[in-house]
Amino acid sequence: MVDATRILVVDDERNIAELVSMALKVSGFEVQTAGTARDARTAVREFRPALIVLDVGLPDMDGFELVQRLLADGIKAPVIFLTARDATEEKVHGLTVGGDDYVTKPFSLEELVARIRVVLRRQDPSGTRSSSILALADLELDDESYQVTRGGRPVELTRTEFRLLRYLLVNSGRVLSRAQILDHVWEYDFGGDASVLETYISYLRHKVDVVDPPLIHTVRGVGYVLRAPR
Amino acid sequence: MVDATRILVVDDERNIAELVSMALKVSGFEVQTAGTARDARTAVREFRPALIVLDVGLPDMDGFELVQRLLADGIKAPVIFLTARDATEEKVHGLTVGGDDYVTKPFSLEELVARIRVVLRRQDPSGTRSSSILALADLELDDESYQVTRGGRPVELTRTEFRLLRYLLVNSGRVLSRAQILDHVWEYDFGGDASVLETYISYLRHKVDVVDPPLIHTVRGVGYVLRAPR
DNA sequence: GAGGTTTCTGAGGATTCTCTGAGCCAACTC
DNA sequence: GAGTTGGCTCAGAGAATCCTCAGAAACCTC
Repeated sequence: MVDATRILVVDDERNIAELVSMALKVSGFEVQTAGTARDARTAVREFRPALIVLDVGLPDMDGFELVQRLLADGIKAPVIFLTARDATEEKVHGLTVGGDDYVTKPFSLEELVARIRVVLRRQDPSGTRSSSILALADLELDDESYQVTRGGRPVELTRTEFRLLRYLLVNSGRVLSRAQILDHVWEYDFGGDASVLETYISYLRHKVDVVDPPLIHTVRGVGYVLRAPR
Repeated sequence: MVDATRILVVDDERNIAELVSMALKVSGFEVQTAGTARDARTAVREFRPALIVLDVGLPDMDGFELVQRLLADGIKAPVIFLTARDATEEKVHGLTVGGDDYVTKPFSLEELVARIRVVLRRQDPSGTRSSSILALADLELDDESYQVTRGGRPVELTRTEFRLLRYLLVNSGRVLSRAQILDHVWEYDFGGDASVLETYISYLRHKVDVVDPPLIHTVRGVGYVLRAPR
C-alpha cells in the first residue's frame, strides 16, 4: 500500500466527508479532507491529490469558483463533483468537460468509488496499468462499458444489480454482512430494511448464476460471498 | 506482549464492560474501560486506543454524538458499535460505512474478538502482517471467507459450529473447560446447560474429524482440546 | 401523462439451525 | 464386576433465517 493514490475530499458536512474518507481509505487510497474552499486550496497545494471529490455547495465559495482558482493556481487534478439533485445538477453539466464527472447526493459509496476509478484510469496515460475488468471464474464485469458476461454470454443487469455484483466481485472470497452491503451499494441515506437485498440477490442469481457452478453463496446468519469452487 | 494493541471499551453496564475487557486481555490486547461518554473522551485522548468498542446507548450521550465529537477532536480510531437488536440497529447503518462494524447484543465474545481482528487487519496497511487463516495440521479455517477445509476438502459448518471450532483453534494445545467454551462461544446471556456443547462437539467431530488423525480430544472431567499428534 | 422499467415492500412458504432430553456407551471407583 | 459418573449420539420441536413472488411505488422516456 505504499505510494497510494492521494485523494482530497472537500465537503462542509463532516458526516459526508468522513463517510467518503473512510470508504476511500478502505479502498486503498490515501485521503485528506477539507471543510471549506479555503482549506481546500491549502490542502491541494500541500497534499497534491491526484483527484478531488468536491461538494458544489460550500459555505465560503461556490464550487465552480474554487475550480477556477485551482486552475489559476496551475492545478489540474480531475474533479468529481458532489451535487444535490436539483437545479445545481444542471450547472455541473457544463463543467464536467475534461476528465471530470459528477455524482448526485445521496449517492452510493460503491458508485462513487467506481466513478473515481474510472476517472483516474482515464487520466493515467501509462496505458493499461489497471484494466477496468473485474473477473471471477467465467464471470466478467467491465466497469467502463457497464457490461457483464458469464461464460462469454452477455448478461443484462439493472443499475442496482450491477452495483451489487460489482461490490461482491471486488470483495470476492470475503463474506460480506448484509449491513456492509447495504451501506456500500445502496444510497447512504437508505432507510429500508435488508429484505430488498435478498430480493436483489435473488434477481442476480437468476441472471448470472443460472449456469453451474454457482458463484453467489449464502453464509447463513452472516451474509453473502462470491466465490469460485476450487 | 510488549506493545500490545490498545482497545478502549465503552459501556455503562459494568458487567459487560468487564466481560469484554477480560476477553480482550486474554486475547493479548491492552484494554481500558469507560462508563460514560465523558470518561470516554478523556480516555481516548490519554490512552490513544487503536480501536474503540462502543455501546450505542450511553446514559450521558448518544453513541453517535460521541463519535462526532471524537472526529471533531481529530481522533480517527475505528469503532465497533454494540447495539441492542431493535430500532437502534437501524441507526447504526449509516455510521458503519467506513472500516467500522457493529455487533448486536447479546453477542458471543468469540464473535466480538473475531470482528475486532477483522477491522484491525483492514485498518493496518502494512499488508499481510497477519493472515486471516488459522490452521492446525491439515485443518484450516479462514476468517474472511468463513471457509474450513480438512486435508484440502471443504467442510460445511453452521455458524455455531464455526465459532466453536474457531475458539478451539485459537486456543489449540490448551485444554478449555466447558464453562470457558460456553462463555466465549455462546451469547453471554445463554441460560441453557452444557449439554448443548457436547452436541456441538459431536457435530464437529462428524464434520471435521472423520479422517485420521483426530484433532478434537476430550479431557475427561476437564474439557476439550484441539491438538495434533506429534 | 402514458407506458415501460426499475426499485422497494411484505407475506407465504421452504429450509436450516439450535437446543433439549432420553437412551446408550465408556471410563473410573470400589 | 457392579455401580456410578461423565460423555456421546440421535431424533424432534420450535425458532430463526432465507428465498421467491406479486404487486405497489417511484422513476424515466417519449
